[in-house]
Amino acid sequence: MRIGELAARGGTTARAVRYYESLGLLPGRRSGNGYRTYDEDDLRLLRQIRTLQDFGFGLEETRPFVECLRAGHPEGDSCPASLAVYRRKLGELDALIGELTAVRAQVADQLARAERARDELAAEAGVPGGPEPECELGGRAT
Amino acid sequence: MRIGELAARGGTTARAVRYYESLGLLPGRRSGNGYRTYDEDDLRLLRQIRTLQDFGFGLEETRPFVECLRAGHPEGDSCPASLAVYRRKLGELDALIGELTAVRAQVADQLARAERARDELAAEAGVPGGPEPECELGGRAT
DNA sequence: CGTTGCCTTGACGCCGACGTCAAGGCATAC
DNA sequence: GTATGCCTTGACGTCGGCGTCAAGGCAACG
Ligand SMILES: [Zn+2]
Ligand SMILES: [Zn+2]
Ligand SMILES: [Zn+2]
Ligand SMILES: [Zn+2]
Repeated sequence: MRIGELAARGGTTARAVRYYESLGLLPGRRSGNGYRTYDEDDLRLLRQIRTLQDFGFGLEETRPFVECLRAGHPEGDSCPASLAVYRRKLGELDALIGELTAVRAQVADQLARAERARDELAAEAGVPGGPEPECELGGRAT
Repeated sequence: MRIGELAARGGTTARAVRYYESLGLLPGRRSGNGYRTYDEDDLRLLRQIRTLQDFGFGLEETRPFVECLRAGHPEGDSCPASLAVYRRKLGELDALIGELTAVRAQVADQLARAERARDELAAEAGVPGGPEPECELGGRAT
């Protein structure tokens, strides 16, 4: 199989495959005419990389999985090094989700506060001598 | 106040301040000697930018808030445009948190499955004729 | 024979938010 | 005077994961 077919079957592009090879994640065997040539094992490697990429793993983080497969082990995550990456990633995900959740709450608070302020201004505007309308409609620039 | 003091009081660097100015987020007033000069209002602008940055907003997303403040409105989020950014961001955060949570679950599944497979191999290894040890300890490369 | 299609290497572009020199000007302190 | 420290513009570097030409080779089809 040549690079185009490998890429298509792996759900990516030839350019990406060459890039993975440049990182040493995929082999660079050549056939007589100089074309890269791949077998089903290589497709497994590529699919392992893609799966992890879809999980948000960086390419370097896929290396233990790839090396595990290349060592002939049954799965890319048969090795302790791969399990360690899983665990580290779980920690990172939890931390990130926690941060994002906290930020979400803060942004929701800000929105609520700003809407409340806006409504109060609108209520005052209902009475004579109330404040001017909102932004874009004019303001007292400094 | 000159750029160094502004940056320090705003919790950032002079380089960042110049960058914000290049985007039109901060003014570029100069004093006689060519130095940039700032007042307390500018510090409010900078702090508004930093706060939103800490929330993960892109600099372009801070523009409505900054323009609102520069228009003399009481808060950066007094304008509908700012509120719209808040709401859009809430949606993005919810989407992102959802994706990350789903990924977290998948990674946890993978980890559990891999650990189970490892333990099964270890159990079989306890009996004679069991499989070889894990990765890095040897494998039948292809 | 030419045309098409896939392949090759090399190299620069992109995104965002700056960091990091380089080379020089201004102002205060000693 | 000069040493120090902050300021100026300009320009290139960073990180990741490729995209996108450019210029040319190999193979099959008609
Ligand atoms: Zn093979
Ligand atoms: Zn292994
Ligand atoms: Zn002002
Ligand atoms: Zn406003």
